[in-house]
Amino acid sequence: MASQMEKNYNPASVETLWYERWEKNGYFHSKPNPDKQPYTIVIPPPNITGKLHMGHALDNTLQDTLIRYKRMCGYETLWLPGTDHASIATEVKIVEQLAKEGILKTDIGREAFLERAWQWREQYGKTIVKQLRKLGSSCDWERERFTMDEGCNRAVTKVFVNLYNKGLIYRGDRIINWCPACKTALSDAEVEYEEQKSFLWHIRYDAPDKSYSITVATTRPETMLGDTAIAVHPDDERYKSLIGKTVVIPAVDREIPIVADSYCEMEFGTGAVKITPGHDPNDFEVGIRCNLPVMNVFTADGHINELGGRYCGMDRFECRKAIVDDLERIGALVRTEPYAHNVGTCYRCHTTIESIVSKQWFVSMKPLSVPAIDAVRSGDIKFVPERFDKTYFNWMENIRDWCISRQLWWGHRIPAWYCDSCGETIVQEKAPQCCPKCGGSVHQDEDVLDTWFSSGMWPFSTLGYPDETEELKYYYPTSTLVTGYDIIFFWVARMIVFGEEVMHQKPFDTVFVHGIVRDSLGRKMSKSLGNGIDPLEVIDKYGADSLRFSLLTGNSAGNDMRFYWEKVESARNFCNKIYNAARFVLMNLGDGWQPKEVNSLPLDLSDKWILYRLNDIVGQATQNMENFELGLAVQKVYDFIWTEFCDWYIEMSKQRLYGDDMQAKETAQNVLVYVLRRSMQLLHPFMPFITEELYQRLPEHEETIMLSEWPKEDESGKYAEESTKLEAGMEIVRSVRNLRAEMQVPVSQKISMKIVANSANAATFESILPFLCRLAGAADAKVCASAEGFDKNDVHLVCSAAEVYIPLASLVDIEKEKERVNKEIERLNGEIARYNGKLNNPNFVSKAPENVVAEERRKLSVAEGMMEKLLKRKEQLG
RNA sequence: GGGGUUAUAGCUCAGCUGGUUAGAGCGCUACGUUGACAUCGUAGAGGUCGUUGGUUCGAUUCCAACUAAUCCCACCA
Repeated sequence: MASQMEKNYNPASVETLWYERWEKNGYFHSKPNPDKQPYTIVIPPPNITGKLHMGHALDNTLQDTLIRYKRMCGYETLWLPGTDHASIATEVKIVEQLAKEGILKTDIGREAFLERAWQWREQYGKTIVKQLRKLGSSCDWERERFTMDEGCNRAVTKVFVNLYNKGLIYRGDRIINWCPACKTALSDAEVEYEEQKSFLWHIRYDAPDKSYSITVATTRPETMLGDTAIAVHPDDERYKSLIGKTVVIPAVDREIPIVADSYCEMEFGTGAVKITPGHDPNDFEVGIRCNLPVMNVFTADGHINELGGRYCGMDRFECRKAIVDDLERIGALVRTEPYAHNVGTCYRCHTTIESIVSKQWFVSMKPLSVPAIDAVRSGDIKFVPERFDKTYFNWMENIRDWCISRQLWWGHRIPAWYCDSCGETIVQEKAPQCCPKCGGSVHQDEDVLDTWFSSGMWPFSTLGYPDETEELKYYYPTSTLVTGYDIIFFWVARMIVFGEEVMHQKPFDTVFVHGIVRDSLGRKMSKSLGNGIDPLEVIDKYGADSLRFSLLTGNSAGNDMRFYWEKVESARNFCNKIYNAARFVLMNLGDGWQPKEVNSLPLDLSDKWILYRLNDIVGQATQNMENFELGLAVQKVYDFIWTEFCDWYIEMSKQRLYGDDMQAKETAQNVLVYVLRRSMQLLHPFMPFITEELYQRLPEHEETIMLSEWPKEDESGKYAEESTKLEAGMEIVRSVRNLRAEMQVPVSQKISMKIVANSANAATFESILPFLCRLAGAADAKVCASAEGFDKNDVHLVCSAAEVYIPLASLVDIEKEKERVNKEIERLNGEIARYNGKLNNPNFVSKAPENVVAEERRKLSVAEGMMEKLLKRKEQLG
């Protein structure tokens, strides 16, 4: 086996082999199993752009790690993938592509457009699935369903109709966010604000007869075309006399009234504000209160419409410039001051959004939010880390109605029909033949639903709702939702709302929230910055295991992390370390080697120690996994494998492996194999490929490591005492190595050691003498009961359980040795003083828990014992 | 304006319910190819755990204030 192994680990071939084999063998498929408990994860879908990015990689790594862990713990696990939720982006992408082909979206019509869209969906869906497989994803893509599939479509339609019948969905004229590039309405959550530098223009509106005037400040002069009033504060003495009078909009020449409304702040700007109910949410409210007409002056793509008079046809920003020029020319522009303000942009295409009044569909969120808030408040649904519930409450409690209609073609059609003759609105699941009121012909609403409306239903729509399927009964509510904090509002909140409303049950137990992967400078990865790192490139260079490891380790839940190539490289080094450790174990087994039950063998101290340590790590890692502390779990396993298993146990085992004692050799072989197998299992959720590969090479393995059992704590805990004894030996090794480095004694120069210990410890050291020699670079060593008769020029090391004499007189400068001893005394003095400080404090002794006090006493006595010996040594040296 | 997060070694970050000699990776220094591994080993240097108070026998850890970064939400034209 081992002879076929290359010197270094090559992830590329191993990973390809395994993701293909896993898929072929159908290991990912799962179905309801009454003998097992379900563990279900809802995941975001592959992206239609066909580009795997770091966000996906992180999401998927965390999800896959949890799934693999749970699966090894005996759960029936299910991934619940949804469809492409980036519907606006999707449509924009398709439109872009069509434009490249010289086709306008409208040219080909809705049917042909959707057909093309599905081709894309298919093509890129497959691409991305392949990419996720490379990453190690064990998602069961066979059962992938899209929300636009018939099944999910039914769920969405049914929920819509039910909510409509309950009065929780309504249609009306409201001011909404409009993206002129996507040409669709957007919800509040889909608007992102960014600060832009602009100007505050002060503009004078004159009376029709020029007998008085009023000056307002605005950042958006182009909306003057839609002004229907000027507002002042009712208590503002400056303007009191003007209320009720009219002024003329400069450059537009339309007469509008001056109204009073307390929305207007006296202190800001000139204390007067122009009111454009058609293009500003606040002005819209003022308009309702003051009964003002609403004027929409923009076209769908952000140009000025026919109401804009001579500005008609201009782009909105072009128009702004033109109007400012005109105002300046006619002397209406009083002042221009630089001004920075927040501008709303489309979260998908970052075009500046426009507020317009338009007839759209809305969901009344207030009543729906109540049970959704309750679900989290009562602890029914838990956020990990907990702090995100604050974000959630904050948003939920201030929620406003949700605009769900989108003027797109890609998405679920709204199940509403209008009568062509009487205008009746019909909302139902099946298309009506004719108007039930007048029998006239009907047409369906042209709009589609916000993609988050349907995405919010994944936890049940993908399981077969509204049918009461086996799957729905078994897997709902799902277990864990893993996602980035950036979509808590978009997705998580909506899933909770719909879960409670539709299923009368939470959609999942836990929301495991992670941060964003940033570049090494801490910037968000973005296309415009060009700082994005392609996970596939990382995989090609270092392997998926390395990428996964570097995404999992060294950061805590919910915090952003930075991407460093160095980090991936060190993960790759770890892979190589494991690989070589396995290679070492395998090459020392010999042909036809058969494993034996480890506990039936005559274990020595080092065996008991490593078993004890392994057992400890199993307990800790399991606890960490249960608490979603994946980074801590993997860190502990990493440390165990590298430090304790490789650096210490393997080194210690060499003595027996290369020796003549066949019994001892066999024991060492078995313990090596046992610990290595357990280590691979512990590591498997985090690094699936290399662990599967090495596990498969070990004698006695199951078909796949991913279906093997997660290690459990066993009776190895009883080796605590032996473990402590061995660690005393390790302390000796470390001291000697330290000394060698300090005294610059090369490894090639063998030394001889005399270990002085009391009778209890002497037996221990006697039994591990061979490996003490090996690791400390000693040619010979012996254990003695007392220091009588030693050369006073020997170097003298003081450890907690022993003293070590090393004859190095010819090499070592006495002055240097004195210096070393003094340094050691100084260090111990500090320690002793600290312990005494605590123990002499009566409050500490009386109030601190007993075990803490006892531990301090123990440490003090160890330090004092060492000090005594050191002082004697110092005296010797003179 | 409201809410959150972060501040620990040169860099990037861990540190779970208060008691550790405060850790890791990378980087740095010295030595080293000893029969798994130089994608390695051994040893080492480097931190008054942002500042100031408080609670406590004891605070990097809990509380408050402050300072500095950063994010989210709401936004006055």
